[in-house]
Formats: sequence, C-alpha cells, structure tokens
Amino acid sequence: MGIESILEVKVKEAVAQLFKVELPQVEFQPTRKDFEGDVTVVVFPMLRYVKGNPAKIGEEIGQFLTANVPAVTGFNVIKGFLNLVISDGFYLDFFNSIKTTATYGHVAEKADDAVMVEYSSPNTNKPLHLGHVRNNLLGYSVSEILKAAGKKVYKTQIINDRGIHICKSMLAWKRFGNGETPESTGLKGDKLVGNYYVAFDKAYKDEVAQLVAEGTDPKQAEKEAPILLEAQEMLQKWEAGDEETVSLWKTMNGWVYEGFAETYKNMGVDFDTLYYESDTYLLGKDVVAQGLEKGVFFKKEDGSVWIDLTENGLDEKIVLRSDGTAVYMTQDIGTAIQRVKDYPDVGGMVYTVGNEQDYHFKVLFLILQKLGYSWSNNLHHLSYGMVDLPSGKMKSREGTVVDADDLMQEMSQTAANISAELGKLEDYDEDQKEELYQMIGLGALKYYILKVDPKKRILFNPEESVDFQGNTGPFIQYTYARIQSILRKAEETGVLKDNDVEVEALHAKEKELLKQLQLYPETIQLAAENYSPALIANYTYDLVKEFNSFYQQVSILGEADENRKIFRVQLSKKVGEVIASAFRLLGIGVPERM
RNA sequence: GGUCGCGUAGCUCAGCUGGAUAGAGCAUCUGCCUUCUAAGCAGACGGUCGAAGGUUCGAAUCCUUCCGCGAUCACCA
Repeated sequence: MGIESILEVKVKEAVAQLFKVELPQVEFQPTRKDFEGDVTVVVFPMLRYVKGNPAKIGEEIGQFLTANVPAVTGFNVIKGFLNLVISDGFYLDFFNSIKTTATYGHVAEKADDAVMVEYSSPNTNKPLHLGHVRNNLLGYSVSEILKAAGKKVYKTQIINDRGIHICKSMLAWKRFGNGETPESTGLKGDKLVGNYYVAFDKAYKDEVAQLVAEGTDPKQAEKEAPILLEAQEMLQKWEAGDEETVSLWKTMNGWVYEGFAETYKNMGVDFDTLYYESDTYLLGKDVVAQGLEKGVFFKKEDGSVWIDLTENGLDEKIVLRSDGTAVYMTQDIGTAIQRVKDYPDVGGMVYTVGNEQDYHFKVLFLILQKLGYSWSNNLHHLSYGMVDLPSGKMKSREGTVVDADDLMQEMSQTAANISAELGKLEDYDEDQKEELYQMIGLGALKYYILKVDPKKRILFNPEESVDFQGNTGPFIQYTYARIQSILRKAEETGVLKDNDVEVEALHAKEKELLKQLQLYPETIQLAAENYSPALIANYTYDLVKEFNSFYQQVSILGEADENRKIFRVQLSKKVGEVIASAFRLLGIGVPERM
C-alpha cells in the first residue's frame, strides 16, 4: 500500500480527534525538493471544515502523526504546507515487497471487461506516412497501457479497401502500368500502387488543363475529365461485382497488404482482428431501419434518413442517402454493432483517428447512445493532432510526404552513425549491430512522437533529425544498457541476489529513486484513464534522470559495505525492469548494450 | 459566421482533478572520463504562462471576453 493511502486514514483520524470534524478527503503532494520532507499534506483545503490558523493546524496534525504513525519520523510546517519526513524503513519495506514482482505496476486482467482499440486504418492506395506512424504508435501503445491497467484488449483496424481512391490507382495502372508488379519492379507493393495513384492525379490534372484550354469552365472541367469519369464508372462496376474489375482490385490490394505487413512488422505493431470496409460498408442499414421505427431517425421527403441532434447542440446529420445507399456514418454504426456481436465481451471501444474527425465521432457516439446500446457510454475517440511539415500539410498526391519506411530506415542509419563514432560495439557481428540500430533508431522516433500530448499537432522538420540526447528514447535505452552492464558484473562477483538486506540510513538518491518507483502503478492507471502514452514517457524520463544522478553520485559495485552493495544492485535491477516495462507499454525495446 | 482543439524560455515539450520561488531537453557558456558505458553528470544563461477581466486564502490550471494558429461544419471516406 502506498504511503498516501496510509496517511489519508491517519490524517482523518488526527483531525477527528483534534478538532472533532470529519474530513471527506486529504490532499497530498510530493514535497518540493527545496524543503525537508517526503510527502506534503496541504492544510488549506481543510480550512473549510476546521477553523483556525493553517500553520497551527498543520503543526498539531504533524505532532499527532509523528506520535501515532511509525513511518512518520518528523515534520515541518511552512505556511499551510505540512511536510512529513517518512522513515527509510518504510521505503525499504516497500522495495522488498516489489523487488521480485515481475509485473510490478500492472493490474491483473479482468476478463469481463474487454475493450476494442481501433487504429491505423489506412487507405489501400498509397504507402503509410508519418501521420500513420503517429496513429499506429498511439493506438498500439494505448492498447498496451489498457492491458497493463487490467483491461482485455482487442486491437483492430478497418481497412479502407473500397471507394473511388482505389479505382484511381487501378485505372492508372491499367493505362500506364504495362503489367508491372512488385516482383518485376522490385518495389514494395504499397509503393508501386501509390505511384499509380500519383500518376492518376497527374493525368487528371493534365486533362483538366487541356479542357480548360479548349474553353471548358474550370469547375466543369474538374468534374468532366474523362479519366475521372472512367474511375467513377470503375467504382460502379466494382460495386456491381464485375469480374475483371474485382479481380484487379484483389490483385492490387494484395500488393498493398504485403507492403503494409512489412511496414507494420518493422514498426512493431500488430492487430488481433481485421475489418474490411468492403465487408462492412453495407452494415448499418438495418439498424437505421430499426431506428427509424423507434423514432430515433426521421425521413425527409426525398427519402434520405436523418437524425436531429439540435437538442444536443449539433446539427442534423444524414445517415442514409436518398437512393438508400450507405454513407460513412451508416457504416460506422454498423461496424460498431458488428464488433460487439463478434466479440460479446467487448464493453467499450477506442477509435484512434485524427482530430479532423472529432465531429464525426461526437455524432456517432450520440447516435449509438440514442439507439440504446449498453456499451455506448464507453466509447472514446482517441483524437490526435496532425503531423505537419514546415511546408504545411503532407499530401500524397503532391509527393510532400514523409514516408514511414524511409523514415524508419533513416532513423536506424542515424543510430548506426552515432554508434560507429562511439565505437563501443566492436565485438558485435553485423546482424547484432543491425538489430540494435533498428531498436535505437525506432526508439528515438517512437519516443519523440509518443512523449507529446496526443491532442497537440506535431511539426516535423525532416531537415533537423530527431534527437538522440536529452529527453529521448536512446537516452533512456542507454541508461537501461548501463544498468545491464552493472548487473552482468554483479553476477560475476556474486552480488546479484534477491534476499532482503538491512541497510541503515538511505542515501538521498536511493530514497528519491524509491519514491519514483512507487509512482509507477498510479502512473499506469492515470495513463489508461487518459489514454495517454505521454504520461508513461514522462514518468520514465523522470525515473531515468533520477537513476543517472544516483549512478553518478554513488558507487554501486565499488561500495564497501556488502549489504549496501547488494541493495544498490537490487535497486538498479528494479529500475531497469521498470524502464523495460514502461518502454514495452510504448512499444519500444531496450538493449543489453549500446 | 457556428462548433471543437491548441497558445508556457530562442526552439521542442512537462506541469495530475486550482497549491509553495512555473520545470525538463535542445541551443549557448563553465566544469567532470587512470574508478560501475561521457548517447552521461553538475552548473550558468534564458519566462509579463497569447491579452484583459473575474471566481478564490491561493490561478499556467476554473469562468467570461478578445487576439493568433489549426480543424470541422458534404447525400466524400
């Protein structure tokens, strides 16, 4: 049990006894470094219940706690802040209670409480770019965090394999492709298909320009360019099940999937189950029909179906076209319901989708609530800001994108360059080096993206490479590697032990480390509640900074006292385990050496 | 125009449901490798927390107005 929960009870007891008042809650905070003490009780909020001078009240509570709580060995009061000094013994007991717990900080899975996390969900007509990277890293990490907080998690994505965008790539390939394949060109499938998407756009623009030159109104030209009309015709053929079209669609999608699979593997993300838009785009129509009967929706004269959300401060929103076909919203309603049918233990969902769709999800969740689904109160849109370049938005059609594969490759290369300069890995073979560089490069990239609050937009400057020093992934990996180095030496000299040891008078740095370790479980809970990997990243950074300071100031293996040496090794080991555990939640690996 | 989000040091970001003198990293400048990995440590420099009001014992945090940036307001997905 954490010190605060113990103190909470005792402070209430103190107030009850001293002032005959019941406190509903007590406010704690870690004592600031400039003051003596470990935990601070804020007296001000008590003034609503206890009348008097806050300093004096603090004084009296402090005396009570020192006399009645063994863990409290002293106190001081500054203004309305009661700073308590907590005994070394308390922190040592805490450490002994967790030091061999491999899953420290994690909560055991509650099986009845599953959640489905959707992320990635790319279009299948072009390669993944930096925006997808942020999406994937967030979705994956949040999934891991939710698991650590005791949820059962299904990771999923909906693959947008249908629609006019695919037809554009298909058409361009038919026209200009000469039968090219990933095999014949040596290109990754998604790259190949993406090239044709760009080729389509170029041809389209040329045609529009020509029409305009021939005197057509520019707006009309944009609608009437032959290649666009042909693409639309292709979509109709696809929907009608035309054999040749469907076959080409399958082939080209297949190429893209192979390309994506490679990218996902390199990125280190995965999925438990997949949904394809081509399977789900018709879902939801029945639900709309039922909702219409129930009066949730209403029909307009032209036959289109709408929902009126004006009383919720939103507008009217269409859920079915006048020709009876599904829109985006119809599909999402259907897919959500389908998912609960497929996985009945799912009681909530998380959608990792960019913030340009905030409105869509607000509406979707409201609709599902009005339809009366029990799980509709546990839906969350994990909304994140765009990743922009200094030149503005990334646009695939214009080629101003930071390609995911290229970026990961560059990061590994940077790691390799730095590593070669430092020259600490002379005895590693090429494969080991390659694996390590990838771990470090990816670690830098992932940390760089995940440490930022998801809501904020990221400005990514490809000219300035991602840092490897300071508050970065490699810094944390480096600290982990250092710890492993100590542990290897400790093992050789026989001081790597699990037994509890008596240590008197903790070093200030040891105590700080223990306090930081104590925060790990609540940090996971907080990160899960807020769907925020950034909290995990920042926690880990603080822990690592604390360890490096400790490492620099005290000698671990050079410590003369045997018990203390063993304790410091144990402490280092635990810090290493927590680093590894936290980084696993971020999807980042940790190296034995670097 | 309506709605939503963001605005903290030159740059990139922390700052939990309001709490003590607003914290890190990068950059710049000082020190520290014959002792556990210097991708490190210790320190200096750097802030009217976008602006103005308000609530409060106390506001970067909550409320209002305004300014700036972004997104969104399709029978596209």
